[in-house]
Amino acid sequence: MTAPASRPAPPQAPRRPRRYDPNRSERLVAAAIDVITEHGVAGTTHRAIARAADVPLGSTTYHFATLDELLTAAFTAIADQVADALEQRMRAAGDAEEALAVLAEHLSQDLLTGNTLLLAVELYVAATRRPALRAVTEAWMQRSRRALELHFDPLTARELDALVEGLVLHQALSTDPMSDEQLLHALRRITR
Amino acid sequence: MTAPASRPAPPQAPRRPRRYDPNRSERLVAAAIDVITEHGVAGTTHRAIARAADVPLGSTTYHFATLDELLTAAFTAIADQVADALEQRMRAAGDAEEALAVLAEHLSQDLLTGNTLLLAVELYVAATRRPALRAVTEAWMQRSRRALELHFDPLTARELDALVEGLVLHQALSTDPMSDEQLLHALRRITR
Amino acid sequence: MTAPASRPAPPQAPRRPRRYDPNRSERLVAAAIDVITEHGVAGTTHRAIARAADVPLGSTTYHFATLDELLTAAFTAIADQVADALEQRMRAAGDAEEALAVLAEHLSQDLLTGNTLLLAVELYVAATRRPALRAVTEAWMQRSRRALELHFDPLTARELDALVEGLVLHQALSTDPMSDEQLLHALRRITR
Amino acid sequence: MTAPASRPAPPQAPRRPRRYDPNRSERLVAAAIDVITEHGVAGTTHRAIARAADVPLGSTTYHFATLDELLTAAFTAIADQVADALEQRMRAAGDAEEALAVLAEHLSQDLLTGNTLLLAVELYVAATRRPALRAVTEAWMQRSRRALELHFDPLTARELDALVEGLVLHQALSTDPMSDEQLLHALRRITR
DNA sequence: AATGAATGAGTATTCATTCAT
DNA sequence: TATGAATGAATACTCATTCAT
Repeated sequence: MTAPASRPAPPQAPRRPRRYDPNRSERLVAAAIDVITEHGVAGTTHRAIARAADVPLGSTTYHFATLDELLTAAFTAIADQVADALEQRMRAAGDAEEALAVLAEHLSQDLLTGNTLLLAVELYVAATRRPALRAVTEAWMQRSRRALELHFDPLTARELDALVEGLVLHQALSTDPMSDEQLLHALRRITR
Repeated sequence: MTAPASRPAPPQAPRRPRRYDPNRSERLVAAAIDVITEHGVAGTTHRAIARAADVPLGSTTYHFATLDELLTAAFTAIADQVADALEQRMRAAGDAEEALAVLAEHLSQDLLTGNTLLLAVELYVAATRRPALRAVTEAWMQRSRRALELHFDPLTARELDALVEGLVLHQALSTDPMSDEQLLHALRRITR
Repeated sequence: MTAPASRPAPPQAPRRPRRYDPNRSERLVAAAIDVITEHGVAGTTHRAIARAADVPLGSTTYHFATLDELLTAAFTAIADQVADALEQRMRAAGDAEEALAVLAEHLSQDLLTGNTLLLAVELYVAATRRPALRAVTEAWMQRSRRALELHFDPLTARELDALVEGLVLHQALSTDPMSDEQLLHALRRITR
Repeated sequence: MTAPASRPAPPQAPRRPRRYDPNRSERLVAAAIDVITEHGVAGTTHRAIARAADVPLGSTTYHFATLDELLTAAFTAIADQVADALEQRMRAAGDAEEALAVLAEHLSQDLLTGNTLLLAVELYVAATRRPALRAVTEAWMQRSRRALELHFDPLTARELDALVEGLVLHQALSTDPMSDEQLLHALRRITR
């Protein structure tokens, strides 16, 4: 009886005659990463991913049977990418001193730049409740430690890794983050 | 003849003739903490909290206008409690060396025991998207740092704090966590 | 780019300011029975029931946590109703001969009239996969048999019951159904 | 660097290099029967059938334009098989008395053994809403009646048929089913 | 002051069917 | 001739929040 005041324009998408689209899976993974970055794992839904990838909703579940599967694929991609970067840097370092400098670079370039660190924290929490993601974090940790062990003894490698984690987390949350020098200083300290 | 003979259980819990119930707010906050612990922030709903507190659903929104408000109250309670503990320990320490030992204790007793650390990580992530929670984490960090500065210079305090964070996170996720001695070793190292 | 040719009128319901509505549960059960009758269990969805009861979708799951619960309530209501009718008839019969006549009446009036028989068959099939419904059919059978045993020995009661079942099913599916006399004839035969 | 290292399992089954496969239609029908048996008509989907037949999804709609067509083929196969069996038995019987014994055999061997009876009930219900299936049930009934009329007058044949139906249904649902002797007893009774 | 009922928006997932290759 | 990919509609269910009593 009370007529609706204003009817919003229908969200009729601009006709998408798309049909053939190879590597749509990859696009979906990329879109998932974007969505996690912007809305967190909690805000990552099939719908949001489909919108970000500009594909119909049904497409997401066609390529990845469950949302968990898609999240796992996304975080695996991220972890692999970061672990690759660290390995490469470590292999390029000549000695322990250089390794430290290179690690600081990794921290500020690979982890603190972009949204990697944010994604890492999201992964940590998500992994708490999801075994599949748990495996991803463990593999990532392993690779990081191995890379550090190219230049440090296992004990130091482990401590370094933990410190890096903490520094990253603090930077993520702090209102006045540390400078690169401060970061390096912290790393140097823990290695004697 | 028409009336269904047996009706299914009512959606709400049986008969709850409760009426007068002071400090129901406190009970709700406690229940919220339990729920966050068990299901994560993502799984924390009015319904789950009401069930955990054994109060009617309507009661949750009566005492806390919104879910965010309830979450904030819960995390504030946790942060205050942990910060209190650290302050007390730090005040009890005679010198820097003792302070380190006491910090290791804080780590293993206050943070790694129980679910505090798990809750802390949940808070970190939740804070990323919720300004209200962001304020909680910042206040917590401030208090931690101040407490550490009772025995360490600001720079060291900061690094220590970050290391603690990282160690806590690693312990949370690692399949083979560090011993108390290893933790202390790491802390000692960073303070020279 | 290709503008949608015709936009159908939005299905904007005529503003339902309904709020207070006691015995909505009962209305939902009744609506469920209607929907099962018209579309079968397979076509019975929350949406269809909500539409039939003229209540919002969310209301169905508020009153009955799952669709199974609602189906169970619906079939229980039907079974109770039919069993009540048979019991009443049997109690009113003076001797076995009268009981047979009365049973024929039950068959043609209570079971074949309306959609009861259709509903019964739906129940049978649904019960195959749903334990909760299985209990409903068993209780119904028990009551029917007890009612028949007021006038017949257990063996005959059982055979009568089976015959009734078969007759009902055949009537449901046959293009040229039996007359009332034919039905009575069949019943009489099996009791000697 | 951007490509995800490991992709999840593809939605379709592994690598199926099948190509030439005569009588795939038959395999599909057989698979459909299996699926109906296990999950009911309601749970019978293209996907489930494709999985059961170990053929690609597209194959199901290639050989049978629609799911209804596939269901019809499946139920026709079953009905034909059971009707064949009854006809053969009836033709082998010398007189009415033998025919009854043979009918009891049909009941316990052809209908109650295996899943035939379950399938029959599924068919009954499905037929209520699907004209195509309705035709299948009618043809089946006709053939049964004709077979019985080899030894009984039309009226008796009809009543026998109904009783068989009812007995089958009861056996299907009862927790304590009748013995073969009880079944025969019931059949004998209705034929005087 | 308290709460059971109500509701609209949103969630993951399933699926019949279509179609490009 | 076959089939993997694609898609739009539908499904059961959840939930924050509102509100009448």
